[in-house]
Amino acid sequence: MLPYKELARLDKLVHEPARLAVLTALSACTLAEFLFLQELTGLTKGNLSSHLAKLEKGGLVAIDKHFLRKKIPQTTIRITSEGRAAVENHWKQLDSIYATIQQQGAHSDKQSPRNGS
Amino acid sequence: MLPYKELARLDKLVHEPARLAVLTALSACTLAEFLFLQELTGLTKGNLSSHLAKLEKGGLVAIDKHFLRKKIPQTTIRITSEGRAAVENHWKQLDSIYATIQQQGAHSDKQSPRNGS
DNA sequence: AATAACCAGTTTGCGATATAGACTTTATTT
DNA sequence: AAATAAAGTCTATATCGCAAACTGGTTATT
Repeated sequence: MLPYKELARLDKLVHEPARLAVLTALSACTLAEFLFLQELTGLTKGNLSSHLAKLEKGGLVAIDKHFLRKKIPQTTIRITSEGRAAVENHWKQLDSIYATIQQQGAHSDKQSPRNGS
Repeated sequence: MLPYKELARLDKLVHEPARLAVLTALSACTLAEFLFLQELTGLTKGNLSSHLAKLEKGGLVAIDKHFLRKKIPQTTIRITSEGRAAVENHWKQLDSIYATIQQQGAHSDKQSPRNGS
């Protein structure tokens, strides 16, 4: 498949910047607390919460809530094996496409991007 | 800046898959016709048209229309120097972030993604 | 005790977005 | 003449990303 077609078809659940940041951060650790993830990514609480819900719905993360104190929640998030595969595959796809387009070089003909395959 | 924070702040005008495909394709050639771009990316005409409008508005592409026949347009698209810089920089950012997270390795501690700087 | 401030996270409303089918006007084919 | 196709834009729709408002609690202050 043409790299451009492949690009246009990237999985948006993973590709969206905020979620790509979350998944990438989570793939670098075993477990993360909500506040820690918020700090790592710079997202607002509302934003992070929405994105985590989307990722959980997509099966890419698992969310646990427990209560260390009476009723104060503490939410921890893990990436699932499906999520880990998805984000690693995503980065590999991007890397592969980038390598392909770099082989084409800067000089190019009118309306004729070369395929570096 | 933490790579995750940088990820979450990626420029969405460029990062959106359809537009990343368009800009990347255009950076590999001097000029492209609308239909050719449509073929390269696999987008529908309506979709491609909307994305091109957005890119033009953002100054990343220039669109020319001429009429080979009476009133049937023939649209050609060029990437601007600003657009070329934007998409190249975008790919470099992704590549750099990817290299950074790869240095962290697969093994990681609970809630402690290491920074590979 | 009453009140205020803070906490961790969710919910909500809003403006923006991506998408493809409908549309326009002309050319080509039957 | 009628039917179909062309090149691209316009439009309606569903979904999205976002942060402020909210919730149900705890802690701090008066």
